[in-house]
Amino acid sequence: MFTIGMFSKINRITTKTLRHYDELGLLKPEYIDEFTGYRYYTTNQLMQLHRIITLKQMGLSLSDIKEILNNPRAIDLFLKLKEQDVLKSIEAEKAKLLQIRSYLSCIKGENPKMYTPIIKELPEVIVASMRQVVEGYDVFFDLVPNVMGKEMKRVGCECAVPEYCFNIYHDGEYKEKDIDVEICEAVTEMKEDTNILKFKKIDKVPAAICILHKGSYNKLGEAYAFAFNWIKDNNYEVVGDPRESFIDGIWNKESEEDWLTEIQVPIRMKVNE
Amino acid sequence: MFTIGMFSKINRITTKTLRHYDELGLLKPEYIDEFTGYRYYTTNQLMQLHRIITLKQMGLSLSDIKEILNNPRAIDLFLKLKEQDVLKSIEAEKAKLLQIRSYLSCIKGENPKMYTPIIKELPEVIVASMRQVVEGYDVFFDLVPNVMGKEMKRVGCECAVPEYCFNIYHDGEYKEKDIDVEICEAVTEMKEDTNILKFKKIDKVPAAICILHKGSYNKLGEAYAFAFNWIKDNNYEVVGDPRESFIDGIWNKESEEDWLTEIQVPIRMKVNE
DNA sequence: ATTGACTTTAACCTTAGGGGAAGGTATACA
DNA sequence: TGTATACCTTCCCCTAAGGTTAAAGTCAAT
Repeated sequence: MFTIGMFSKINRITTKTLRHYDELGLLKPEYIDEFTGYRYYTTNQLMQLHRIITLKQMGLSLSDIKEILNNPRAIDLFLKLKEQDVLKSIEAEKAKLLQIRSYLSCIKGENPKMYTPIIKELPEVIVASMRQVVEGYDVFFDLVPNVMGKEMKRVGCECAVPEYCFNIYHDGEYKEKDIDVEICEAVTEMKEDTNILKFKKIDKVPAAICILHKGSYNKLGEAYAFAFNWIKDNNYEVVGDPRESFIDGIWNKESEEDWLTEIQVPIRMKVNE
Repeated sequence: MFTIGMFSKINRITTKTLRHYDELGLLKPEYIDEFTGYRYYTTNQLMQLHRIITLKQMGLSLSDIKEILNNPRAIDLFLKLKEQDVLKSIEAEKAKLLQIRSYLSCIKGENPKMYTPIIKELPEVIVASMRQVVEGYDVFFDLVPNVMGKEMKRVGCECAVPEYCFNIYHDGEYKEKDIDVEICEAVTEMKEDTNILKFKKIDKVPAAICILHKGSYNKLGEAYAFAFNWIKDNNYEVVGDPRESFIDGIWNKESEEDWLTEIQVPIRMKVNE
């Protein structure tokens, strides 16, 4: 018969933990004094405790362990599930590591501008889109409000809330002139296509790296470069057309310095090793 | 101006999280209505939120992130510490994985007897020890009480509590006869060495794999075999003499089936990779 | 004016115990 | 027999990062 303190010393485990296991019904003492409430353990509990600790070292939760103790045949199932969990968490930790190192190497370099890449999901969305080859970037300032905006109003379609307006560039490379661009605006419902506007539903993107760019559009190239480097460094690959989402611009901010744009590149973790 | 719901949709983050960050002083809304308490965000908060999410994706805690936001020069330090953390947790997850797989392969085999290996620390201890070459295992039943026990009583040394009595085998291999064994018993203080008893302090062992063996001693070999296999499978190496700790035996249990012995092998994670 | 969508605070929940307080108990010692 | 000390009990609050209701107040449209 050991008191809880002795038993804890023998097993290098705290009394608090033993009480906790008692409370959870995981490991009951051999005998509890009826009047004092003192817990008394014997070597009979040693085996059970070893079993609990083994399973805990494998990363199982106490409730899983309890189920296993009640139904030992389930251990296979639990361990196989846990194996997958552990594999996933190794991947997750490795991704963190890459991200940290990519950041550290970036601030070590002379690069003064730091971007803050985040991974998020892009929800399914219905868009009104207009694809065209335009002469240069300046054309947008006229094209979007005067052509696209008016046509949308004409066919009576409403912008979604929150507003979501983005460009997709269909040229494989960066161009200054004759840019093949698709301007998309999220709307509440599909309408009949017109000569100018095409409607389509764009599927949810499970993961996209998103980086915010503040300032005029002529520096967007740097942001793209950063994004693609980040994707390479962090072992991702591009799985869809990059979007350039307009948050603040000439329509609501006077100073170019306040313009805000988000680049969104659909990605997927590379599966190679 | 966005309400909290809008802002949460834009950023694919819950309102609860935004409120939480507000509470923590991590991300304050641009403006809070004095009378209704409504929070209103603007695009000014987007940058800050991106920064927070970036750091969170690297695994930093919100309190670390808060410190970084208050003192951006500290980011290097935090990230370097976090890098070490992440490396450690990758190692820990890999160890779990090995342990799970070792267990799974073991129950898949025909091995009916499952041991439950646990890793624990062995504390520093003062022992009275007696080293001898004995003819066979049976000798212990006489040797320990009648020679060692009596000598200990003669020199007046007290056993430690909890009791801790173990053997160390000094033969490199398993032997049935002429076994070079050191019998150790934890005591409360050092005494003068005698012809029979030698006193020494044994250092703490940071990690030992411990497995319980129930039953008579002639099956201990299997337990050892299991232990050494486990060590190999789980990428550990032996860094000290194995101990055989006697918990229940002939002195307190009549039936051999109830005898309980713990094998403790000092180990260290292998550093290769 | 009413409805429905949205917001507020507040309180409790999650893991695996840690820390401490208030009070009862066991045992050695005087 | 009394007491000092070590040990035990239950009870309550705490962790991190929010999730999940609930009650009540607010906004915008009908």
